[in-house]
Amino acid sequence: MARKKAYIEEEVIEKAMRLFWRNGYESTSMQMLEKEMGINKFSIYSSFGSKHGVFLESLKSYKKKVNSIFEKFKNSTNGVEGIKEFFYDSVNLCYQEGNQKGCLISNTYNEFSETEDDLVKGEMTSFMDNLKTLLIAKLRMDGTKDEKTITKQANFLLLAKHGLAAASRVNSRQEIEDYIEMTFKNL
Amino acid sequence: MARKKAYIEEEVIEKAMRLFWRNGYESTSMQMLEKEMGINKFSIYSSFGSKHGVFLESLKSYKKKVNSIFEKFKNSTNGVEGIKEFFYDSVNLCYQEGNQKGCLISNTYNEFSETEDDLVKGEMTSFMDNLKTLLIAKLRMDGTKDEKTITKQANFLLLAKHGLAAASRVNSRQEIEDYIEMTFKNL
DNA sequence: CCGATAACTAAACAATCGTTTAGTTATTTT
DNA sequence: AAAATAACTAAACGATTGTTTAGTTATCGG
Repeated sequence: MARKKAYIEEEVIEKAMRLFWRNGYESTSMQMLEKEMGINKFSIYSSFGSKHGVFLESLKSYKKKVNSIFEKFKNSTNGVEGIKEFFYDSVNLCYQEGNQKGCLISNTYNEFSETEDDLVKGEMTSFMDNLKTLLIAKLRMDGTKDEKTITKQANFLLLAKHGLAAASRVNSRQEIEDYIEMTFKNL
Repeated sequence: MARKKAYIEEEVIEKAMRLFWRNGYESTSMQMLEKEMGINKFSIYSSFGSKHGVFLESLKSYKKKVNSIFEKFKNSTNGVEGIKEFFYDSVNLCYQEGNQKGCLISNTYNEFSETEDDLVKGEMTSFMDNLKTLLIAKLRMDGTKDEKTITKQANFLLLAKHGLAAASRVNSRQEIEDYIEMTFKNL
C-alpha cells in the first residue's frame, strides 16, 4: 500500500451524475467533470477508465435513487392507486432541489437512441423491462381486468411515464400533477 | 453577377434538417453536415453564417412540415375528434420513411432546455404557445365544457403531445397509437 | 527512516470541433 | 475576349475534445 485516495468514488460519481443529468452526455466535457467532481483528470481516468465509464457509473448512481422508489412501489398493495403514487414519487425525483432536469434515464434514452452504444442501451432497456413487469403485476392486483386490457394499460402507463419524464424538463410541476390526475381518472 | 450557386439553399437545408432530426444539434458536426448537404464548408458558411444558422434554418424547414398539419388542424370543425386526428397526423410525421427520430421540435426542446440559447428557445415557446391556443379553440367547439376544464384539458393534451413526441423515438408505432386511443377515451 | 508504491499535478498528446482564409474556377457583363 | 465578381476547393486556423504520460508528492510496510 502507498498513498491513499483523497476522494471517495461514490461521492465524486454522485457529482458527475448531477452534471450528466443536467447537460446530457455529449455536452458534458471532461473539463466540466474535473471541476464538478473536484478531482484531476488523472484521478478520473484511474478510477473510471474513460468518460464513458464515468457515465455508466453515473447511471448506476442514478438508478440507486430510482431503486428506492421502485422498492416502495414493489411493496405496494394498492393496485392502480399504487401506480399513481409511484408516478408522483418519480416526478418528485425529477424536481429535486427545485431543478428541472427531467429524468436521467429518459434523457439518456433520448440522447442515445440513435447511437450504437450497447452498454448504455442495455441499461435503458433492462430498466424499462423491469418497470413494465412491475406495472403489469400491480394492474393485476385489482382482479377485475382481463389480460388483454392489462397489457394495453401497462403499455399506456409505460409510455405515459416516459412522456412525463420528458415533460418534466420543460413543464411546471403543477402541469405535471394535473397530467397525472387526468391520466389515472379512468384506469 | 458572376458564378451561380451549384445548390439550392432550401434543398441542402432539408438535408441538414434530417441530420439534426436524427442526431440532435450537438452530435451533428460540420463534417457530417458537409457530407449530408453535399456542399463545402465554405458554401455552408456563406449561405447560413454558422452551424447555429444552419440549425435555425433547419428548424424553420421542419416547421414547414408541421405547418401543413397545423393548417389542417386549424380548419377542422370536429372538436376533440379533430385534436385526435391532429395527434395521428403528428405521429405520422415522426415515423416518416420508417424512421424513428421523434419530433425535431421536442428533441430540440429537450436538448436546449438547459442552455441559454434564446433564439432556439424562442422558436420553441412560440410553437408551443400556438399549439395551446389551437387546442383551446378546438376544445371550446364542443360547447359542453366550462373554461376551467378546457384549460386543464388543454394543458393535459399539450403535455401528452410532448410526451408522444418523446416516446416516438423509442416506442413502436402501435404502442403510440394505443396510447392516443387511451388518451382520448374520456375527453 | 527508508525504499516501495500508489495518488497526485500538470503538461502534452493526437484528433476533432467550428470557423476562416488564400487561391482557383466558372459565369456574367461590358 | 477581357475584366469583374461570386462560388468553388482545400488547407489552415485556434480552441477544445477525450486521453495519456512524465515527473512529483504523500503514505504505506518493513
